[in-house]
Parts: sequence; C-alpha cells; structure tokens
Amino acid sequence: MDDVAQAAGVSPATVSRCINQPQSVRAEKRVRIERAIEQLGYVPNGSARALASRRSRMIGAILPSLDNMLFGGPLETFQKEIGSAGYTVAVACSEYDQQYERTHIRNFLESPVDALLLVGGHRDPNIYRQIERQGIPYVLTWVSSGDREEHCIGFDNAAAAGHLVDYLVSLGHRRFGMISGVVEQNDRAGARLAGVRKALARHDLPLDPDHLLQRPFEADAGRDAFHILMSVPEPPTVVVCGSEPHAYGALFEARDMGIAVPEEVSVTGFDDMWLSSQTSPPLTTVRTPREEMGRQAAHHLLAQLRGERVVAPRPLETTLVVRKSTGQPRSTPKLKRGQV
Amino acid sequence: MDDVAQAAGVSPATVSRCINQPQSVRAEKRVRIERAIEQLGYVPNGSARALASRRSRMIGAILPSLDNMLFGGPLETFQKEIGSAGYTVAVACSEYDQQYERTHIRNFLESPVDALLLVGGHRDPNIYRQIERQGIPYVLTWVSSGDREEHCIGFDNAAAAGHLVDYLVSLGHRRFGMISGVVEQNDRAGARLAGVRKALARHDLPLDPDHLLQRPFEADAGRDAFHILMSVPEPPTVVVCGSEPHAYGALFEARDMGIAVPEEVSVTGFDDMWLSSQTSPPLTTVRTPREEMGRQAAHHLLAQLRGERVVAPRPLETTLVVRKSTGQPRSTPKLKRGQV
DNA sequence: AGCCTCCTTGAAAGCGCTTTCAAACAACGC
DNA sequence: GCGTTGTTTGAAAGCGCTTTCAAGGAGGCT
Repeated sequence: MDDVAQAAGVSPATVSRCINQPQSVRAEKRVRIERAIEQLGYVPNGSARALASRRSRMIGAILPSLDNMLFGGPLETFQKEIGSAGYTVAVACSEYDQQYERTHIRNFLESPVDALLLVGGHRDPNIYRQIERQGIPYVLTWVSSGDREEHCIGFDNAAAAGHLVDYLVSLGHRRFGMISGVVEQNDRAGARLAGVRKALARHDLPLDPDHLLQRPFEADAGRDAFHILMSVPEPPTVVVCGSEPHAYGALFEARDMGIAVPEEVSVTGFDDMWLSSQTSPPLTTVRTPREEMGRQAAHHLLAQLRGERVVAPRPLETTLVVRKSTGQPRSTPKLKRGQV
Repeated sequence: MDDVAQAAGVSPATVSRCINQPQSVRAEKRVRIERAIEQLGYVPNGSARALASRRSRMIGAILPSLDNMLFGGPLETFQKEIGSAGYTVAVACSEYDQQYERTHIRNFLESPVDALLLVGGHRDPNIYRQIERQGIPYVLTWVSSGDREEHCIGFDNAAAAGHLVDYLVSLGHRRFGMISGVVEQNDRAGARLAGVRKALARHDLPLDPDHLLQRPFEADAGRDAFHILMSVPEPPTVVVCGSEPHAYGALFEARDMGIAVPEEVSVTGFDDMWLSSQTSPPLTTVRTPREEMGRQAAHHLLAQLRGERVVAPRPLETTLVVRKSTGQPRSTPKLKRGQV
C-alpha cells in the first residue's frame, strides 16, 4: 500500500480512503491512485483490513445439511445478495446436531464473523447470550417464532401444516397418518407436527399414535415409514409427510406396493421442490418461500450491518399447492356413521 | 490476551504459544493459562491471528451452483474434513459463468484465503497465474485433466462417457441421441460429449448433428430436448444425457409422450443421484465419486498447507450402473443391413 | 479584507495477535 | 565445576491496514 501511495504521490491514508470511501477523495487524486493500484497490481489484504476496521466482511451460515436441495438454493441466493454488498459467506453444517451447531457457532464467533445465519429458532439460551455478547446481528431462518422472534426470517410451519390438514379434512379424510421429522433435533418438524395435531383437534379428529412415525428427512426413511403405516389393520386414508423427501419415499413405496395414490391413500409433502410436479402422481404439498427467505435474511442482516434500525420481520407466506396425490377417501364408513 | 497473561502470571507471548503449540509450554503453566482463559471467557480474535500469522485458516470454494444436489454433498464433505483441521470454508457460486468465477477468485485472493477449491479445469491462464502468484495451493475438481493436471482431483469424464457408449453399442444401439450440457461454459460437459463422440467413432457410428442438443443442466431443459429428439422422422434408439437432471427430464417426457423406456428408447444419465434408483424405470447411469472427491480435495489441500510435498493425484474411478432404462433397441433395420 | 465553515489530506496511533531473538534456565557429561 | 546442549520464556517488533486528529486550503459571507 505504501508503494501505491508513493507511486501516486499521496499518503497511505489517502489510498485507504480511496478504497473505502472514494467520494471523500478528490477526483484527480483518485484517478492517480487507481492507476497506481492497477499498475502495481496491488491487492489489499483482507486480514489487515479486518483487524484495523474490526469488520471481517464475513457472514457465517450454519445449515443442517447441504446434501439435499432444501438449503442449497437459499444459501446460493443469500450468498449472491451479501456478495454484492462486499461480504463473503462462510458455511458449516450442523448435521441436525445441536452440539455440532454450537461448536460451529463458537468457531464463527472467533473467526470473527460480522453476522450469523442460523436455521431454526430453538436452542440453548446460552448460545444466544454468547452471540449477543459479541454484539453481532443474526437471523433465524425457516421459522417465524421461537426463542427470539424478532430475529426470525421464516414462515409459520404450524399454520401451514394446519391449512393442509383443513384441506384434507374438507376432502373427507378422517383417518390421518403422519410421517414426521425427528422433533427433538428439529423445531421445524416439531412445529409442523404440532400444527397437524392442533388442526385435527379443531376438527375433533384423532391422530392415532400408531399412525405417527418420526424419521429423518430422507426418501428411504419415508419409504419404510409408509410401508409400516399401510400395513396396519386400518391404515390411514391420507399420509401427511413432514418433508418432501418423506413424500417421495411414500410415493415410491406406494407404487412398489401396488397402492394407488390418491385412490387408496392420499399423500402430501412439505416444501415443494422441483421434483414434486413431476412425480406420478404429482404431489400435493406446501410451497415454502425458500429463495425469498435467503434474500430477506441477507437484506435484514445487511441493513443491521449498515447500522440501520430494522423492524421485526413479518412471517413469509406459504402456499398450499394442490396436485394429484390427494383426493377424496374411497370410503370411511365407520367415521361417516360416527361423525358426520 | 494481556488480561489472560496477567491472570496466569505469564507473558502474552506464552499465552499465544499455549494456544498455538501447547506442547512447547510447560504443563504447569499451560494449566494456569487454560484456567485463566476459561475464567475470563477469552476468545482469540481470528482477524488478528490471520494478520500476524499470515494464515487466515480459510479455504475458498467456488462452485457453479448450490441449487442442485451435485455440489452440495461434496461441499459438505469437504467442509467437514477441513473443519476438523481448524479451517473454515468460504463459498461462492459462479453460476457456470467464467466472469463471475473470476470475480470470486479475485475476492478470495484478497480475503485472503489460504487455499482454493475450483470446479473444472479449463480457464484463462491468467487466472492460474494470479493464483500462483499468491502462492496458495488449489485444486480443480470434477476433472482429471485440463490446463493444470497436477492440481486435478476428479475423474475422466470422457472415458466414463466412452464406457457408457461401449455398453450401449454392445446392446445393439446404432442410432444415438445426446442431450449434452452447454460445452462452452462447462468443460465437464465438453469432455463427456467428446468421450461419446470418440467412442462412437471407434465403432464407426455417426452422431447425427440433429441428434445432439446442448442444454443447461436442468430437468425441464432435458424434457424439451427429449421431446425434440423424439419428434424427428428417425429418432434415436438411445438418448445419452450429459447429466442426471437431463435424464430425469427425458424420463418424465417419455412418460408423458407415451414412449416406453427402454422398449422404444433407452435413456442414460450421468452422476447417479439418489433419485436415479427410484425413477420408473430406474436409470442406467454413471456413478461419479462425489463424496470421495470432496474428501480427497480436502486432504490434498491440507497436506500442502502443512507443507508436505504431495504427489500428483490419480484420477478417481467411475462406475457404470446398469438399471432398467436401457435395453436392446427394438429394431434397427436400416443399420442392420447397412452396417452389420 | 477577515472570519468562519467545509472539504481534503497526512501523520501517527493503534487493531490483537505471532514470531523472532536472545536471555534464562535446566540437564548433562566430562 | 564448567562448558554444552536443549528447553522454556519474555521483550519487542511487526503484520498491513483504518481511523482519529489536527492542519491546510478553498470558498462563502459580512
């Protein structure tokens, strides 16, 4: 940098200003400096900038996984947004494990990052305290409520699941099955399950414990669960899946078991990924605003990093996407007599 | 840090050593220091460490996209591996655009990162020169040859495609169609196409220009292309897809067009993602060692960062996975007469 | 002309660590 | 008892920037 300053006939301080606040340097000098930078191939050192300015221009993102399509897309959007503001994103995967996540958060706070993006809203309060002690902004995505509502950029999982159930009830379904995510390690899964439960209760319908299975979010797991669900004496007329992979697994297994969807059983997913419109039958599901979430998370953090006062974000909208994997139940004689 | 030093009754230098090379500090003092760190809640500042040590403990990864399952999995593996060595991964997406990639490389070199992971082996030599001027290690994944072979951690796309063609020829196919990636922006796609061409030439078979379509790696694009390919007067008896999404698209379109796979036309993919064993029919494809690539890329870079002398990596293995989407062609009367 | 304000600039003091260097010390052999 | 070697330690000099502070200059106003 000193070389550049000398070549341009100015002081290092001016070169620094030229890079960081060009408008505060007289145009004539700015040109000279820029030419010198060009000629000398000067590349500012990010570590030194970070140290001196106490801003690393890095935002840490901790996601449960990258090996499915759920988090990759939003992450890409997020990266693009913050990238155009001069920030870099550092990623780590928690593998749906609170301990791993905690370690990664600690590492990021050391790095140090200027902001943090997390998934989900429920974790040890000490973690939040640690983050807040560093005084850096953070967002909790994929949820709209939880421990720290004012930091949530997401949607209401429970309400979305509830609407789905309402729709299924309106089709005539009374005997529900559910393939849920594992709720202890995933508050989104927990909220969806809670939403289903609440909606069923509203309709005075039960959720038979035998009809509820918790599985990791993978197609194979969904397959197994569906098989079990459909092998009981009185199988459900609809299987609500807590995630899209579960639903794919259910659809595949239905095909292999020779069970017609939706004639014999309806199947629903949650998230609406690209495949869902292509399965046979196409999947009825809930569309979640994933890209929008990435974008808003970025904007929300950037605004705070710019020192703007931000308002608590509003929950994003989800949409019920009705396709062909749901229909009226073939018959529900028992319940028809008992309840309608 | 000074506080810690004072609390432990040692000098800051010793605290630093205790953190970075614990074995060089006497056990007794180490305990005192560690206790002081614990009590004071001391968190070392990464930026300062980076500046003083000239190592940022950051590795940059630039991937074409995160919004498909191709790169997410390997990235996760890569992150896990380098994370356990104390490194952080910074990501950026090139969106299959050389200009964007170049910008991101520049940014990473500024950051500065200690190493770089790229996808593909073909780019402006100036870029390599820039990287090498910084003296940082880098790897080129998904390819085994290209501009800088000694940095490649990948597999031979052309050879893999060639083996696939050999197999299809052995089934009796003579009239090939191909849905390729866009080769100008993707040397992996180019290599696969070249491999197909070369293998066909070896068998004295043509690749009709009308039977070759270049499309971005998306299922919808594959759909369109398949439709076009099957609408010509003499459609191919097999459609070789340059990527898995293409093949999914082809399979979906075949279903919707009422074309039986593999009876009327065979379809092959390239990469073998989780869905491929679940489509109907299950997809014949080439399995690529994606996780292994992420792991080896990490090990290769870490070894160099440790200052070890590394040998040029060997290409990884691919496997032909034969499922039900390929079979003998129904009939190829013209060619039977003409060529066999 | 003189005073005040605003804009631009340079000098210099760090930012919070690592690392070199040399000193202090312990252990060892003769 | 003394030179030697090896280990552990502290002082101090940066790492390459940013940012404060004060000074210098250019207008604008009375």
